[in-house]
Amino acid sequence: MSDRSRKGPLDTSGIDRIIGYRLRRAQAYVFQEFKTHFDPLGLTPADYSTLVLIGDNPGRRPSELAEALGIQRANFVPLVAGLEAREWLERRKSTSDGRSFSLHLTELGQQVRQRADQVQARFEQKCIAELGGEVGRDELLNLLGRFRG
Amino acid sequence: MSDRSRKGPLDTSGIDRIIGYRLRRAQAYVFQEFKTHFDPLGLTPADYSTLVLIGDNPGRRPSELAEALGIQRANFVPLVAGLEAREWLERRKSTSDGRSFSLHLTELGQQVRQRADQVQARFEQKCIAELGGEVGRDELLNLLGRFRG
DNA sequence: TATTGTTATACTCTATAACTATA
DNA sequence: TATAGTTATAGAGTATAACAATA
Repeated sequence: MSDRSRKGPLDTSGIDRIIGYRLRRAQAYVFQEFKTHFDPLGLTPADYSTLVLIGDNPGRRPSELAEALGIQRANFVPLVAGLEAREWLERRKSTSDGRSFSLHLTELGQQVRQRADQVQARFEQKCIAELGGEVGRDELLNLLGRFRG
Repeated sequence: MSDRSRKGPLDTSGIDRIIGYRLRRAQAYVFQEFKTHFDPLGLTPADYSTLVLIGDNPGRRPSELAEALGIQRANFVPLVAGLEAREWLERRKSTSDGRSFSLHLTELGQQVRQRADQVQARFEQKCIAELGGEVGRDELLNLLGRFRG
C-alpha cells in the first residue's frame, strides 16, 4: 500500500470553523444557483436587486439607492446604464436640483420585475428546502442580520 | 416642506428577503472586518485558509487543496507562490509522480499560522458576540452547511 | 490518452481619485 | 466650498483554454 497515492479525505475541520470562509462558500454556491435560474431572463444578481429596490422606491436618487445596496455610487452608474439601455428604467431630471434625477421603472421594467419575482420565488423555495424549511430560512436571515446591526 | 428633499428611509423589505443578497452583504462585512484584523500580519483571507488547510494536511498536492478550498487549481498557483516567496511553505517533489509535489508549512510558516490562529480566535469572539453568543454561531454554521450538502 | 502544474487571458466586482455641473 | 453624477483606472477574485512534462 503506497502511502502517497491514497491518503483519504482532507481534514477541513480547521477552515470549517472560520465564519468568513463558510460565508464565502455559501454565498458562492447560492450566487451560482441564482445565476442559472436568472440566466434566461438576462438578469444578474445586481440587476435583480436594483430592479426590486427601484420598484419599491420609485423616484429616488442614484446615490440613495447605491448606498442602500452597499455599493459605490461610481459602480452604480454602469448598472443603471444597462437597465436603461434595455428600457427597464428611466431617469427623470429633478426639478429642484439640476445635478440630480430620479429613477423609475418603466412599464416594461415592471413586467420584467414581475417575471423575475416569480423566478425568485421558485429559487427561494429551493433554498428554503435546502435549509430544512421556512424556520431555517428565517433563522438564517435573522442571524445574518445581526452583523453590522 | 419640499417633497423631494426629505422622503425618509428607503423600503428595503424586498431585497432583504433575498437570501443571496443577504449572504453577499454579510460576507462583505465579515471579510472587511477580517482584513482589518489580519492586515498587520500581511495575510489575506485566502492566505489564511490556505495556511490552515496545509498546516492540517501536510504533504498534500496543490490540486487536492485547491479543490477542498473551492477554487480553480490555476488560481491556486499564485496563492502558493506568494506563501512560498515569504518562506511560509515549501514544495517537495513527489518521488512517485514526477508531475506533482507535496506542500508543507515551514517552521516559520507554522509560527505565522499560530499567530494567525490567535488573531482569528479574537476575531471569532467578535463575530460570536455580534451573533448573540456561541449558540448563534453554531446555528449559523449549521445552516450554512446545509447548502450544497 | 489523461493528468499535474502552469501560463495567459478575460471578465466581473470593487475601490479611489478626479472631473463637470450644479448647489 | 460642497455635492451629484460621472469617468477612468487599478486591484482583487474568478473562469477557461491551452501548453509541457509526466503518467
